[in-house]
Amino acid sequence: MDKTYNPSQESAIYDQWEKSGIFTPVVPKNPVQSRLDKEPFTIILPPPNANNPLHAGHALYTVEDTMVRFHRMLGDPTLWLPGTDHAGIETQFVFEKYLQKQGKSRFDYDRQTLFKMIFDYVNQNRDVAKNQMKRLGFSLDWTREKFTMDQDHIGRVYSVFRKMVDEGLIYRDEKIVNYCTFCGTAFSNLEVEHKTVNSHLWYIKYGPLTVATTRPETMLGDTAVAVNPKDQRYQDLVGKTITLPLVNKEIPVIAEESIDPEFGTGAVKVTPSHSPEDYDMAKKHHLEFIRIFDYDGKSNDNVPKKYRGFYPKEVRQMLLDDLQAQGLLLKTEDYTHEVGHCYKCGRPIEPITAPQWFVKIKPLADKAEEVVKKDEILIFPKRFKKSYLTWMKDVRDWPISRQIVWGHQIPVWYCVDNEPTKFDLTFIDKKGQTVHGNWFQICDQGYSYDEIKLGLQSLIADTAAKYYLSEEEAKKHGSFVLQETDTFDTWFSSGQWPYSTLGWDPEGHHSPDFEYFYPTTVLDTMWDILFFWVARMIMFGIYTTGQIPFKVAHMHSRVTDSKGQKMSKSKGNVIDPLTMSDKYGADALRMALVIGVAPGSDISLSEDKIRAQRNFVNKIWNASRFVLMKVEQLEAHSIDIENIDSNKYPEDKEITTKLNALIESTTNNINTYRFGQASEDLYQFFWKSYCDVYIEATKNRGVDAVPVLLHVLVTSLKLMHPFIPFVTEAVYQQIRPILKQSDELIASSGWPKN
RNA sequence: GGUUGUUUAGCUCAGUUGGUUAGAGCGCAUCGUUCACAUCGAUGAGGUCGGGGGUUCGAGUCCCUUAACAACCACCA
Repeated sequence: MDKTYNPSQESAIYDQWEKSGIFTPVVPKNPVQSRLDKEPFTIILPPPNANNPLHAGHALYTVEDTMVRFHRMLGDPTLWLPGTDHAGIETQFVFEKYLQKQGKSRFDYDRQTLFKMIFDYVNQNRDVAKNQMKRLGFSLDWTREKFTMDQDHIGRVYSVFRKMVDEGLIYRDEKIVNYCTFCGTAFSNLEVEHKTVNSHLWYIKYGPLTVATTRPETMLGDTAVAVNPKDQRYQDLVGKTITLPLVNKEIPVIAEESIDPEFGTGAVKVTPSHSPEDYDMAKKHHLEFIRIFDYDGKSNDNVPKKYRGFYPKEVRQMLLDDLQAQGLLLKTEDYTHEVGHCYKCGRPIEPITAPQWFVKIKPLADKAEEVVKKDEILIFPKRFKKSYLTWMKDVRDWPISRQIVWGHQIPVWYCVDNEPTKFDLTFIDKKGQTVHGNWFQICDQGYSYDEIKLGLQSLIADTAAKYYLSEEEAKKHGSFVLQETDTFDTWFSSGQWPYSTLGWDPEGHHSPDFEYFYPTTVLDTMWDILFFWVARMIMFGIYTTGQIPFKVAHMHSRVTDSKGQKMSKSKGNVIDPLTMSDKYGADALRMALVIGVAPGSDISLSEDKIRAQRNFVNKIWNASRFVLMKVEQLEAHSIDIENIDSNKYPEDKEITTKLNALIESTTNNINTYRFGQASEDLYQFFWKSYCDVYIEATKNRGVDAVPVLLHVLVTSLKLMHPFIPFVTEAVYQQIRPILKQSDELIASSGWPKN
């Protein structure tokens, strides 16, 4: 044996494991009955995004690997299923940056071409991530690897969509959505970041009254002014109309309870198409909706000519100038408030009415709330249970359509010729020109259906447009059929991941894998996607399969740098897991990520910490080297460590007593997700109790110390294996030949018992 | 605006059901190279466990209050 542990042998060890097939569980002939007899331990890997190599956060899959290896050693049938997520908007955003470097943009390509380009790009990355996971020792069953872009997954997502449409759980409506004009897509509330902005409150004279607003640019779309019904000042005006300045249009004054008389002037301008509150008000009072900003962010034909074709910021200034000139701008106050920004590009979100697909969330949320409330699904650490329940309680309908190409195209087809004015089409023609208009306008220019279909970029259908859930069905009703160009929110797809990866079948012909492994046991992920992903999986799981998708949702925390700061490229404080593995070994990195970390708290990682764990790994190596040296002094060919006498010497008794306590505490700690405590105890036991005290104590004894030395070593190797699989395996293979009874790999050997 | 979390040695953090002189890693000081390991060993310095109050025979651990920091949620002009 070398004088120090050499981590370069780790890849070879991984290959050995993979070839042995221990990562691949065998599904019994009668999965349903077998599951009742003995439930398997199953984890579906939270699929990493396909757009980037792994970062330190992914290295935390270590926690899952630890659980999986532990259960495998316990003898449980164990499955850890890998996969990758296409990560819709995330990936498209990364790809667009890449396009930008080449002087291109998404507008230069038709839908199909762009999709194909992203697909190729993503495929290059997928193998990188896979090899990285192997490098870190993750005992995943690669024979079952999945990708969210697999046809069978898409097929399942489509079938669930159709079922939800049929049952009225999905609807199409033109509502206020969070729209990013730069990214060109709508977002859910969760994807909006609220930032504090120093702005102004402008007081503008609206005929006989004055309104106070933070968004003067929307006044061109005002269709009412609202006041509190109890407000004495305005009682005479309620029910009457006033003239909207600059536009010179009559708009009503309405009474609305939610208006705070204390704020501003107590009179609020109402812009139903560009403000969520105003939208609700308008629905209630049957006001007119006038959308003045288009999806490209510019003002449209609904505003007076001089204001057309500008961005909100520009319109704002023009209006303020004009109001000032006419003496209608009475006052400007400093005002600080929260404004929604796009979580991807950081630009302000424009609330815009747009036709989108929505999930009616309440029926799903009610059940998802109940299972957690009743602890049928255990959320760990407990504090996340509370935030989950709070969120579930007043969750709003979920907009699931995204105006991007990278994702699952919504399986809905329109007959564009039947309702020619209801579709807003954009496509690139044969000459490479971008053409825009409705069906009539485009046909007038002489374009054919085939040319439009081939070059199609986007199709925006009126909410009243008739749609069909399959292409065949649509073709029965019209000859010019086009598919919806919106794609699903990624979480609509990944929310169905647990049952989809296991082979759930819409017709009920489920795969043996599904029957045996579903519901899964543990879902481990970072708390930042508790609502995005965990909550959606619970809702979908219950809705589609009638069962919860997993029994435990274990939330881990984020990896920070040595100062507790979030890692980011711009800060330059990222620690690359692969660089660290090459330098110090994967075991050292894994140990550094779990040791002494309290459940759910941030994990501060530093190279110093990894180096310290490398030293620990080396300590194991060298202690083993010492024991083997002692063994060589023996004449015996093999040693029986199953039946040892530890009562002869006090130090033997002491170490075996401690070892037995360690077996118990380690088992308990892993079972209760206290990995930080478990690894800490193992570290202390091995280095202090075993090496510094016990080994030293045996040095003045002869070979009669060997059986206990060996017994404690082998047992602690097994206990440490889930955390640091490589060194324990490497050492075990050195020791194995002299053991009387042994498994071929430590990875397949039994968990120690007292 | 609402909610949650954090505050323990110079640094990063453990400390589950309250119980003897409060722990680890790194860093620091002194010493030690005879054959497991200098990626090592021995010894040591260093903490009024954010502040205040309370419960208790006993509190870092439970309760109240306060301060600082962090994060999450949020359609008020």
